[in-house]
Amino acid sequence: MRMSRLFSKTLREAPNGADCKGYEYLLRAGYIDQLATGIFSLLPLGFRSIQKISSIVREEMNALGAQEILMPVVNPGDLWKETGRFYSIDREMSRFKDRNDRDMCLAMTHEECATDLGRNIIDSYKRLPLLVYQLQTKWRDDPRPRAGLIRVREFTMKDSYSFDKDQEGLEKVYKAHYDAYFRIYKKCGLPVIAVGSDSGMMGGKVAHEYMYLSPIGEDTIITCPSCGYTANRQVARFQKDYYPEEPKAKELVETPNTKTIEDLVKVLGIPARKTAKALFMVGTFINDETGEEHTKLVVGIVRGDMDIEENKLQNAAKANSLRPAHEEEILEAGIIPGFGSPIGAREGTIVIVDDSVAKSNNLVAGANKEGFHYINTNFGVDYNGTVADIASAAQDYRCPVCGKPLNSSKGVEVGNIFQLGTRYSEAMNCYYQDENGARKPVIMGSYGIGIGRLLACLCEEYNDERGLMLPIAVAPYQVHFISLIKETDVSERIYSQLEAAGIEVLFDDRKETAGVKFADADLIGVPIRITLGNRSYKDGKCEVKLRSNEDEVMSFDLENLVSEIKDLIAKIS
RNA sequence: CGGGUAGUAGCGCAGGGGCUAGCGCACUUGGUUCGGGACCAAGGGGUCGGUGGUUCAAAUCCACUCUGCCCGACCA
Repeated sequence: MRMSRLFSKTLREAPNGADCKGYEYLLRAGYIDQLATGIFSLLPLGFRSIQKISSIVREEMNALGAQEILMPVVNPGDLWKETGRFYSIDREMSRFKDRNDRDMCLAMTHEECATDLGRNIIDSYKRLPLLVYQLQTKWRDDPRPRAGLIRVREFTMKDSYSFDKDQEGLEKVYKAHYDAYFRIYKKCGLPVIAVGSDSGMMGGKVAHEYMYLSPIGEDTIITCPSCGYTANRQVARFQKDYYPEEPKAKELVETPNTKTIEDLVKVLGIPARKTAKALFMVGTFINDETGEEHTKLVVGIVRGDMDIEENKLQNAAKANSLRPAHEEEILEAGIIPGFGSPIGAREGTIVIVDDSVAKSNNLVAGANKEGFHYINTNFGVDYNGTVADIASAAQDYRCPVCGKPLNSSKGVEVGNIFQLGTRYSEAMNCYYQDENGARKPVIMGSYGIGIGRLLACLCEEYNDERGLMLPIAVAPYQVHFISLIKETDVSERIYSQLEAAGIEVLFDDRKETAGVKFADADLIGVPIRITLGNRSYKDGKCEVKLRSNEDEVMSFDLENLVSEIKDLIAKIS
């Protein structure tokens, strides 16, 4: 490709709003162009990188025996009503009516569609297992897109769906994906870790996420450096310490101006672990069958030395969503904010108590009276509720497996795998007949990789102060050929030779100064740079550099340039 | 959806009731340069996000609205 013809241009300055390096360079180098919030065009350079990533993904999926298909973006609402997700998914899924006033939606994932295909095709155990995948556009109307391609509304996702006759088969294909995903990221050059995760709206039990650890990440990952335990903080467990004592009767004490645990600790002269911390949320509960929804106040109680993990609280409350309660909503339930507790709260309030509180005695809790707390409150005596683990794991907490201190870091989710089980097959009547003629639900799994997000992470990982430096496996071109000599016939000939040899070459044929060409080459970050200038041309040579190591300049004979470049490509691939 | 912030040329920005709306980069033409973002000269490009209002006069003041970005809520 000739730079003079390339459908993009480089920018000297970063467009306003490009807050992280990778995103800034993707824009400045002309890989992508933003159309609206969370909606981007892929320009030729970006599209080529995406194609390279896609073919790596296809290679690995095909190796698993997965068959590529393409499912529709537009789905009938009725299909999604079968699983209840037409109603339970919030405005993140866009819905509309067709001309006949039928409910339609833009599929943000394809479990429903895949299950529908499954039930049409699978009749007998003899057909199982089956595995399909697609690379397809997803529209998810995220309330807060950010950081360029990291979090967008429209994106390409590789999603695969497995159909098995039993759990054993599911576990096998799940493990196959688990390993294949690591190979995919390795081939692309992205360091990732797999962590145990929440299954969220997908349902199902076992799930893993692939995380690229980076400060720009939005997820918090808990890892144990000693034994290797890893989990998303949303589900991460940890060992809690207990301090058993004999339960006493509760007692009202005056505690003016103590709205926080910190204040209480100061005024009463007790450790934070002797207090109960309450978080007030409003949960939305949706009936999957009818779509009717109602809200309830959800009170989470955790011991004062810990924090509440809202995702765990939402799961324990079985709510579709949670948001912080307004002051009026708290008051309505008979609770005084700042001095609040479930003691004396109105019927119908959902109380979720962390096991740390359930197993501790004589905690200080709000008295639901301005300026007063109770000391010596006890779960089961003074109030009741559902006991669950709703505490948030944090740095230096103890590993649930080995007890050593945990680490907390930020990460970007670049892939996920779910064991769905029979959640979809039962809801959608996707059954097969087994060897004995018994009718059984197909066991399913689903597996996703965000292609554009993967590119965005690679650009975060591979850049320097001058621009991108993507690995050759995912770079848009293998070679950037800069000609600085006047003899255009010579550079044209070299360009044709490289192209003819099947080398992917970006040829800077523009009438620009050397500085401009070098700066643009650095920005675009093609791995191998050939410079043909007067310095070496007179000796029949050209200079070759790697973008990743600009200090080392190699000198290649023009005579056998093609074969030398081929060797170099092979060496760094 | 809440809080913040911004919208003036392709990009980055200045101007803040008054006369022809400016600067840098980018772009066009001519010339000189020619190995790390060259120089000189001459040019082209704007309904100042939109609508309504105040005023003799609005890019500038007011109201509403749209859009982008950041933080939160939310989310794979």
